Amino acid sequence: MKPVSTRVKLIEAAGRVFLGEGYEAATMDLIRAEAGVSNGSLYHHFPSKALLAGALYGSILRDFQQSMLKAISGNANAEAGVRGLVRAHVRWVVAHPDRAKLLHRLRRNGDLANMESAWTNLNRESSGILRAWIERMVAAGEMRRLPFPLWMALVFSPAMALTPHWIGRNPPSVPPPVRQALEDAAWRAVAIP
Amino acid sequence: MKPVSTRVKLIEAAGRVFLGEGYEAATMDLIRAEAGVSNGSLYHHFPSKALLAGALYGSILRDFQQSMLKAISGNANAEAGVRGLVRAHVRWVVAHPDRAKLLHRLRRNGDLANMESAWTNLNRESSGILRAWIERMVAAGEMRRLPFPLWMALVFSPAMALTPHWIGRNPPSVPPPVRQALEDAAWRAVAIP
Amino acid sequence: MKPVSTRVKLIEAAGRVFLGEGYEAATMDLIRAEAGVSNGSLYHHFPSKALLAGALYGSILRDFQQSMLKAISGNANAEAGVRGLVRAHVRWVVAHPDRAKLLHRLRRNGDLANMESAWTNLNRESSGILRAWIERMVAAGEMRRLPFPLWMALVFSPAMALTPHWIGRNPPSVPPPVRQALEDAAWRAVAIP
Amino acid sequence: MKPVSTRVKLIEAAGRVFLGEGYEAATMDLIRAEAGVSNGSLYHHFPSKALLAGALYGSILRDFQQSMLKAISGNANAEAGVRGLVRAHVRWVVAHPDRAKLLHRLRRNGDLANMESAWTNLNRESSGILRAWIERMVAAGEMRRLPFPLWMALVFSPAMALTPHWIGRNPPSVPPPVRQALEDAAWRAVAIP
DNA sequence: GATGAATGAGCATTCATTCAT
DNA sequence: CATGAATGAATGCTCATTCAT
Repeated sequence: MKPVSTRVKLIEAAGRVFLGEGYEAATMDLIRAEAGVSNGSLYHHFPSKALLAGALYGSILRDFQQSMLKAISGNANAEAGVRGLVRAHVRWVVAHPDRAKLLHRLRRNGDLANMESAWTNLNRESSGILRAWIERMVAAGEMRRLPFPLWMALVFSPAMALTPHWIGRNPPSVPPPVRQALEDAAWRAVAIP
Repeated sequence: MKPVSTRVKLIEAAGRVFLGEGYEAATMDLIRAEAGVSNGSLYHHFPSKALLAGALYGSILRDFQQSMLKAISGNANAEAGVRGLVRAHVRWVVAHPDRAKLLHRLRRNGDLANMESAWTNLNRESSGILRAWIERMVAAGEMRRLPFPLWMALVFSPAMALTPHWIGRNPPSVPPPVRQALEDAAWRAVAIP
Repeated sequence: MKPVSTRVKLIEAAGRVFLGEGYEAATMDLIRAEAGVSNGSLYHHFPSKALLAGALYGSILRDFQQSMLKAISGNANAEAGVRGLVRAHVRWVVAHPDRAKLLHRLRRNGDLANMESAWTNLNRESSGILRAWIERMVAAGEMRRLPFPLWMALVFSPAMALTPHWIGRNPPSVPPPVRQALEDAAWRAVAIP
Repeated sequence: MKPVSTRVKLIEAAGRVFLGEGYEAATMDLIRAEAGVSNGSLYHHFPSKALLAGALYGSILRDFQQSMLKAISGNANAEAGVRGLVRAHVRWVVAHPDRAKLLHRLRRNGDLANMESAWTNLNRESSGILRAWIERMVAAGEMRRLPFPLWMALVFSPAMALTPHWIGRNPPSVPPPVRQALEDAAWRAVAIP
């Protein structure tokens, strides 16, 4: 029955406010009020808005990336891995629409981009694992050799582009045929022709 | 040799400033100064920042969409059409990196989203033409029947996702193999299996 | 079937806008739009906001004062005159609630106060007639001799203070007993004790 | 010797500036400078101009109403009460010409009118006490039964209407015969005929 | 760790008015 | 008489951040 720490209250409040208002329109005071915390406390825990957004972004990103990586852990098969990644993406988005939206919202944010912090390394580490897996599959002759950014764009971007559609539904959902088409397209795009 | 209208000066100045500073950081006064125009004139022509951004966005969007639609005009062949669309997209981005960046920047902007204006209809009309072309190809048995948003995501989103990469180069460029891979992936994704 | 002159359109539009928004909040542009007139025309006819307000105020004041003075024209009797003035006041307010409101609104207005114009003289002339009538009644021994401002306050201010109440009703009206009480009070206040 | 709180400094400065410039012309920056306070502090204490004006108005109104109510506290006699109210009104105005002017100035202010705040209740409570006293006098057969707004208008409005005259003098003063006439008129207006 | 008063640079927007055509 | 583009000073208010207690 331990009390929710101020830090956590703030991160959660930030999530709600960023979600409802967008990054720029979300003022520190709005977040402060939503968290029910004093101004001094807010700045004691997060000395700047960027740091607060970074903490929020990092916590969501960690969750997302773990779901992704699970899809390829211990998978010897390229096709199953690629399809698994797409499926994991779709499922995570539908299961956590708010977090998915936040990830989108906060992604292209100047403040965040210039910050050296935990999640930068997080990203690097996570994509390192993915790169290694791809390299293994390519070496095994199961996938085409493609530049990494191109590989990512081919596999993930269609699903990412549709995310707002899915989230807009109530409840959020993805029609099975759509998911199937996305999996097929992803696999065909990176499979040996 | 007629003088450039104040309105045009403002739209062009807005483009330069939005590009250099981003939407939020681009103050009306910066734009005003860049255009060499008085504050009153600025607000005489564009009563709000959103309206100015909307006018700029609309003018770029019109240009972009015309380039896209040219790729399918008079094309009886589905594969050539799809590949042409991807190629047109890639080329337009490389030819107009600034406009491409602006399109990205301004796209998801709350202020714009709530605005009823010319470019809303513009978008509708343009996508109407595309939809009709797709329908024709599907009816002719040359393409799979897919929900329109899914079709768009499969064909365009990988190229869109890579746009920042290409624009970052100096000069902006797309390696031919990458373009080829994008075309192939797009066509395979919507072709009859 | 002569067309309504721009000047008149502007005065009427100003009345509507001042009524709806108040003097300060009524912008020249709002009035211009309400009148369906160009900015240039507006300033051609009324070179300043104060002048426009003054013209409006003057036209209403003239109407009001004529109604008041009718009540004492040719009246030899002090009591009938005083009661008539109160009754005329009440009736005019109920008959022209909008004008009554405007008279209230525009009365205490710095811009107007500092303006030498037609209605200043109008006011002087009108109150001159009233003063003369009072003097006659006093000389005839039918009324107490009181300072003019005090006389005015005793006779008119209660009715003026209640004006907003009456105007607030739909339709505007004054209960007969209330009017009676106002008449009685006015007369008792200035009658020889 | 505790330091004057910023809040109080602001209210007092607002009083001086509203007095000198009028509500509309009194800019927040003028008030800020007069109080010797930072812009941030000003808006920390009063998030809007209307709120600041409301606080000022409330503090003056409280003072005024207490003076009024003292005039009828413990008074068994209707005539003495009514005369006392008029006298108290006159005296308060002469004793506090600045506050009286502010009360007039701020009274009919759209911004204030729409505000739910302390002084709304203040007004309600204070007039409640007055209503109860009137009711007692009426029940005792010492005063006519009149609608409350009419009673207020008959008793107070002549004095209120003359307030600007008195304040305009240097020093502010009310000739005794005038005060006497106002008392007489007020009492006659509400006395049993 | 917590509190809330204090800071001050900055911003979008308003508006009466002028002027060239 | 009419038009509408041009002007620029002014204003209320925001907001991330600091600091004394």
